[in-house]
Amino acid sequence: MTESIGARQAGVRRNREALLAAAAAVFVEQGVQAPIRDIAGRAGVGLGTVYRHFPSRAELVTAVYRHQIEECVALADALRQEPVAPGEALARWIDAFVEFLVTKHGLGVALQSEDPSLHTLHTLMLDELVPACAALIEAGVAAGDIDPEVTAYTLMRAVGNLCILGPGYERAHARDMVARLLAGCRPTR
Amino acid sequence: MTESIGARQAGVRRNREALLAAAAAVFVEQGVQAPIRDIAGRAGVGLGTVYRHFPSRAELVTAVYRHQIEECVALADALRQEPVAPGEALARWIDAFVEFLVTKHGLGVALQSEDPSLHTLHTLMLDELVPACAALIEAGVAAGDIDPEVTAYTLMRAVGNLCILGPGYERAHARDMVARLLAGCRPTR
Amino acid sequence: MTESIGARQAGVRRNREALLAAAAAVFVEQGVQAPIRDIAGRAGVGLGTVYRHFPSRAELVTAVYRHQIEECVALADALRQEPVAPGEALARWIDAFVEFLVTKHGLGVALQSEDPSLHTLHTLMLDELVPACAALIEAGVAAGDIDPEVTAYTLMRAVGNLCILGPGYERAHARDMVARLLAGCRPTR
Amino acid sequence: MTESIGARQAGVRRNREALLAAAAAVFVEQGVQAPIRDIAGRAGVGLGTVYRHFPSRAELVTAVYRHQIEECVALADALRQEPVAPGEALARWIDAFVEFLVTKHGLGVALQSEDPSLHTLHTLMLDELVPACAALIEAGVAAGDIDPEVTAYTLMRAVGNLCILGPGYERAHARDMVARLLAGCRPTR
DNA sequence: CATGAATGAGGGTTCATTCAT
DNA sequence: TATGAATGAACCCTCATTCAT
Repeated sequence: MTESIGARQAGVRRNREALLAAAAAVFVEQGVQAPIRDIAGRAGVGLGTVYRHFPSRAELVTAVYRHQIEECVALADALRQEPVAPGEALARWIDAFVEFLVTKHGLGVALQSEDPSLHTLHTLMLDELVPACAALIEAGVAAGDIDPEVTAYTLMRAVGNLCILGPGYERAHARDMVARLLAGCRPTR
Repeated sequence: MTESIGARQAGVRRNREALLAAAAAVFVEQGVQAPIRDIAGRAGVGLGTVYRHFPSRAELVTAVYRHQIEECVALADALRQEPVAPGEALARWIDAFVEFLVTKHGLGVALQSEDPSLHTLHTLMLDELVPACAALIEAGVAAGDIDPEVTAYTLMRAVGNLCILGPGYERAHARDMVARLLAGCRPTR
Repeated sequence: MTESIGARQAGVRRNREALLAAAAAVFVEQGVQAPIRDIAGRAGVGLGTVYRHFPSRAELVTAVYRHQIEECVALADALRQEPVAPGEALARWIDAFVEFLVTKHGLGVALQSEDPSLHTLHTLMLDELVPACAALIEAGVAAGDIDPEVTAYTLMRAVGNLCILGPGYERAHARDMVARLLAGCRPTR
Repeated sequence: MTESIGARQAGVRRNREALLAAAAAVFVEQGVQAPIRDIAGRAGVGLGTVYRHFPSRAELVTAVYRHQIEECVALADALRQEPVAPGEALARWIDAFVEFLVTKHGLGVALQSEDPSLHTLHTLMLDELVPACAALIEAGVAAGDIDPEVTAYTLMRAVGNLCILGPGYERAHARDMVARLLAGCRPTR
């Protein structure tokens, strides 16, 4: 009996995971506005199951990206402990963030969307990612590597935008542009 | 007779202009994918009138932005004639481009959209804007103000992306980020 | 003054004729349900002009075919005077009718349509063509060439239907089928 | 569990059947081009349900008529086994075909329509009905009852056309005309 | 009389969301 | 819990028809 409950719970969790994977894949192919039905189909579950696990599209989007966002936060913490120059730390972190953004393409668009249904994602970024980035920037400023005018939120939005890809503007281009933006964030004297 | 025909033509033109204005406004509020009905309603005309003037959404979008695009092109030509340092000329031009983008916000999104219906707009940019920008960059490279690696298309896409605004990331922020990106486009030695 | 009135009237008539020609052509290409605009465009006149001359689609359709219908009537009269066997006369007349129907293709469909807007056409056929045909049949019956059961209206409807062409069922097939139908209308003894 | 699934499946099937019945009725009244909404309304279901069951109009049309088409095919097979004269067999089969056509009136029009959306129906007829008819004709030709010039496809198109009814041209008339057409298909000597 | 711009009803189609099983 | 059938709002687009000039 206990076992069957455990088995059921495992099934539930498996469904949730399958949905997250399917959603991530579909978001890459069609963007975050893809039909829910496509995600259900890809995950091999019914439509109702999607709604049960993620009552709103926003919750699904958020869940899909939360893990990576948390990884980014963790990386920021780690980099702050390491004995690297603060400017270098920030650069590496931004690199990781870019990697995250261009891999899950579609997120760039999502992050800047004013669509209220994606508000949660926005909040998540504000609450988690911005402070992490801010700490790195602060250190960079203190070390004279970064212009004190630069704010974490603005920089991240900018980086997010630069990672919106399209035909003729691919990963490498985004990476290059981000690098130049960062270069432009050094203090002007 | 001529007068009445003139009056009719004036009415037609007024409608067309009203539609362009309405479309521009609606695009700002809802993006370029806004329902055609909304645009018709805002312009105070029937649905059919929109289709008469702009048989496809792409034509409407293009018409809305064509004027400003042409202004940008003209400005680039003018700046090349002026006795300013090439780097300065590019900076001023990019400023004007940013102004254009942040004013008609929604265009940033439109420019990077892969939606085939917006292909025309993309083409317009490719055919008109990119060469104009390329000429300025070339001059900047020759003068040693700009890194030869920088290409016009990539830079414009990047600037376009940086001009996708949102709450907490307003015009001023976009302007600042673009300025820093441009700073990062100076030759590294 | 009188002249200019004459000139105007001539212009009006010319428009009417152009419209009939255009409508005939468009009906052949697209059927009798073709957009009025297409007909106006083909005739080189404005939309309003079509509506002035032919307030309803039915009137236009009727006008287009009236001439040919009258020709058919005249032919029937002529054939009755000629010294041919009545059966032969009917056959020849049906031949002409078929020719008319398959040339103006789309009419077959129009003739059998229950669309109330085409009611006039139906009436025209009933009033003009049916009596003409009936006279020929009557003579044929009298001569023992035609089964007395056969009625003009039914036969004409049948012939009309057999002349609805389509891919794989072309003029020649229609002609052949009509000939066989006619053969089947001989008296059974 | 099995029961409730069974109940659901039954409901689905009932819906499907209701749709087929509604479509058949609406086709009779308005023709196969009737608005999908009307069919949905008549069946008492939502619009989406029609699209779920029959993604395209063609599929709905085909489904409506498929059963009868298959019956016709089966009848042809049966008649070939029976000890009747081939000419008689063909006549009986054509009778059944006519019955089918005049009952589902609207199909006559559908069968001759060039509308690409009805292509499937056409194909169905070509693939199923024509061979069935051809076999009967062949036997008739061999027995000297049928003119070898007659082809199945042409004959069926002709019969189909003759079964397009209208006011003043009802079932009985169609039946009579078809009989005469068939009579005209005997060998001419 | 002729013109053609404007209108808006009408019909197709998609998809988010609910809910009975 | 999971399923997926059903619903219907929302968009798209076409064209018949009117009417000011």
